[in-house]
Amino acid sequence: MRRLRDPERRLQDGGLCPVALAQSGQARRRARPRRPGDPGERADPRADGRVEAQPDRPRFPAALCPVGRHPVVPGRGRDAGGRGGQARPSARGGRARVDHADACRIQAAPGAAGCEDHPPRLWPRSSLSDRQRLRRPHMSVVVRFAPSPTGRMHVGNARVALVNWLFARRNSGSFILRVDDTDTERSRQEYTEAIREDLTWLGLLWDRTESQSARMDRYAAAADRLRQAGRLYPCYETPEELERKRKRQLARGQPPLYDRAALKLTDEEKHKLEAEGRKPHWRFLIERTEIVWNDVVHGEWRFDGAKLNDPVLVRGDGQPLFPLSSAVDDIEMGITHVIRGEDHVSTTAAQTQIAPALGAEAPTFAHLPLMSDAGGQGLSKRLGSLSLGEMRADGIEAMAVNSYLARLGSPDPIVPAIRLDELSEGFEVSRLGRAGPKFDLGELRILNAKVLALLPYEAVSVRLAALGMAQADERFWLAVRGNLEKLADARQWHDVCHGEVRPVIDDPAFTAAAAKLLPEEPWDERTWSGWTGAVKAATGKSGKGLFMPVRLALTGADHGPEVKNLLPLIGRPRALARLGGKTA
RNA sequence: GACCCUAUCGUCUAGCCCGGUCUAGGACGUCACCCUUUCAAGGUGAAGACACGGGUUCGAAUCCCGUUGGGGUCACCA
Repeated sequence: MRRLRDPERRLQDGGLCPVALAQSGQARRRARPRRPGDPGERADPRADGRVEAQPDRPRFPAALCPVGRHPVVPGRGRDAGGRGGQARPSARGGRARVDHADACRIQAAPGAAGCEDHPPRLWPRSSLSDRQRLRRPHMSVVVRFAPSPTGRMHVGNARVALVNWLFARRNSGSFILRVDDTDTERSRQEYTEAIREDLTWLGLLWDRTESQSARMDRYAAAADRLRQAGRLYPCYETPEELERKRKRQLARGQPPLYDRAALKLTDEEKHKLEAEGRKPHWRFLIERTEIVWNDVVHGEWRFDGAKLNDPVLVRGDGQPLFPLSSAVDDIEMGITHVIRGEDHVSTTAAQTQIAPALGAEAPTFAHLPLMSDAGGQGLSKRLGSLSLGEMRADGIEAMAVNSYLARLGSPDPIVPAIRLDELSEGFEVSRLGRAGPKFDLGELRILNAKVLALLPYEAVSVRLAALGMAQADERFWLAVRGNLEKLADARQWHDVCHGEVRPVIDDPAFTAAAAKLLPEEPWDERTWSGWTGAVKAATGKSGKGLFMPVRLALTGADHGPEVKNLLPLIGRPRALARLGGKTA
């Protein structure tokens, strides 16, 4: 399966952003998206449209501002005023995205606090958060995650789904799960199920689900409209012929663009070809002008329409293709923000023309940079351990994945969260960087342990029981959760408390002495200090010399949860036996 | 091959637009020390980066030129 592309593999977020301009070659020049206010933006009508302002603070535009570097105010700033910014191109990395401004540095840099220090620099900052910008009266946010059921989800897809979900949640919008199953040859029901299962596991529940295979008539109708508008033309080349043309172009060092030979066909020629049994496939006539849109994560993105291939929208067998179905659905489902992977930019370029050709405005786009694995390899090339299914089987908590993915690539620190709302709370698509981050499983595992340490008993009781830990009650969980890498690791401690353990004893005389001093039950957390205090007085041992032998005898291990908490769970009979060297 | 995107500590990044306040800041991880009657947690501290080469400049992470690395796209896939 190839990557699942999420449907679009990446998402976009919405931001409202503005249109930007493009950058050209070097990235550096790219300005980040500017926010709407920038003069430049206006270039794209689309953008303006979307952004609406609120009554009081009308223009986003102004608001958007660029961000600059300015220290931010302590909190995030949203100051109100926006200032109109000018577009400020950012520099190389372009980091200047607008948004940023707002949030700017949460992790405030030390000095930063200082805004005060630098009073003079009032850099314009954008004052509105993504969400605030979105608060337009008539447009509520609608996003979608559109995977094609041709494989299992991996972390790259999960990131796109999560970003869309968080964006919707943060803006009180809705999140649609749209199964991109127009490719009947590769789509499989089992993958649709697997995707639902993975999303459910992550907790990314959808407000609505749609299936493209059920909307074929809509795509056919849209194709008719495009034909009538003269934007969709029939082509009769066979795949082999096209392949030959491409090879020839490549050999000459030319870009492999379709030559539009079909446009020159006369009606007779077409009839003749059809008489031979050829079925035409249909291409969208791209207008060869400059295409510009303001990408929420990227800033202005420019694309030379002359370098865009006329995309095939309908196959010879009548099946609609992704660029069409996706554009139609985004329009008809009222998608306001398309948040997808950067591997979709060329599709976006085409869609910015398809939507208008269909009489609609294109949504706001946000293209997330593609993640790579720890070695820097593209994720699409090797799933394996980075598939959600495997992670789950490996004991990774869904919230560990969410916590990691929600902050990766942003300047905000990655901290363990046990609820999705903790993540949506300050989430801004525009804070995501434009460079592709590496997904490090090692970091995930560390986060996983931290998430486990925060989970309340209710969150794991059923799973503990399913794992065979019948006597794992709340007291047990609270005692051990801080010492687990994976939930299943609790089993070792469950055995210590309720099962059998082979004690490790180096100094029988010492443990025997300690056993004699073991108090009568009932026991609680205080039992430990009272008992060890007595042992210390009687044997003269203290510190590690006192503690470690007892721990080894009682648990059979030299590390683990505090014995203070384990002791009451172990109980006197077992403790006595183990101190005496007996497996119990 | 063409085109596009991207490039700061091991990792995620701040800074870059408006050159000096950067002996480059934070977080995670790592190491050390402290604390704790173990481990962990916590506290303190340390090590750790401007991809490379030119240029401009009194001064460049920041500007210019070039190179290199990584990723992506060039399907009757999505």
